[in-house]
Amino acid sequence: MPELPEVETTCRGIEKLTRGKTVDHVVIRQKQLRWEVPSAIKRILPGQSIQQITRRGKYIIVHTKAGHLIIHLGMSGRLWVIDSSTPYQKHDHIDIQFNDGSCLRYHDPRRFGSMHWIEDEPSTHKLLKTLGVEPLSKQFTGEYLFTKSRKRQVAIKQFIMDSKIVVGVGNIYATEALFLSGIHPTKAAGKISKAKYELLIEKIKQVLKKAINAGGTTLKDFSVGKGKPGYFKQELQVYGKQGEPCPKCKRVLKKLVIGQRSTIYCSSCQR
DNA sequence: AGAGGTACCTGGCAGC
DNA sequence: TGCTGCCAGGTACCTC
Repeated sequence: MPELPEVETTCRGIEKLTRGKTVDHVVIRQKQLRWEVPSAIKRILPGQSIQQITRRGKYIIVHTKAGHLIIHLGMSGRLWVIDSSTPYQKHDHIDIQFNDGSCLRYHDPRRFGSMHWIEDEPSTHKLLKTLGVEPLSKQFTGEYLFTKSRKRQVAIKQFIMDSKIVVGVGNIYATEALFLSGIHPTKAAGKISKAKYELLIEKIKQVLKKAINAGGTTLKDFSVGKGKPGYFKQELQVYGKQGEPCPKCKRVLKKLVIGQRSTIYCSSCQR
């Protein structure tokens, strides 16, 4: 579930519900996520108050005076603010309990997510310092992609999913944006014109913004937990629709695998 | 430097 | 009903 729109929605939701609160204690039930969760947070976080929660790419950053907790949701992670008395369920790995009786709970069946602690400026963290531009920022332009892609042989789909180039464009939205732009997903990034890149940028931004708005409405109640994913499903044109007719030309949508990720496209509309 | 493959882990579902 | 195999929203890291 976590593509950028859901991370953004999660980030906004939990910030609203935790900003200014003071941590009482931290419970780690499963420390083995993608990397081991630093047990130091059990010692450091109690007594700290949440200054703000921000996002960089798909990383959620919880800011306190003592330092910053960097959270990634991986493929299946979720964060909820719930009442501390809510019984934990399977895959509820970490609780950050506040002294007002609420709790920030991390749930992640596949455990591809992660938590890191950094005292310094979060942008200096190894995982964050190599990240490319934000897709919804002014720096993300056709010119930028055009320049970065010269002489690159890599498929355009992998290129726009490369976090060193631009962060937060995952499999679903890469697939969708390429369809909307009429670009074949395997086309070499270095062979795409500046004009096509301008169009692609527009479509990536459009599709992300739409999904953020949709996510904002469906997942707004973070205190109840279990926000239903699938809010973006109605909006999707081609993702997950192999074998169905293309929404534009009605020819059958095809599937192929690029960089171990499945990709749906229309061989007629995307060249 | 760039390209390509591997690894981490569990759950859901199709097919038999 | 139960087993097997395949697929899934991510991305760091390794090798060539």
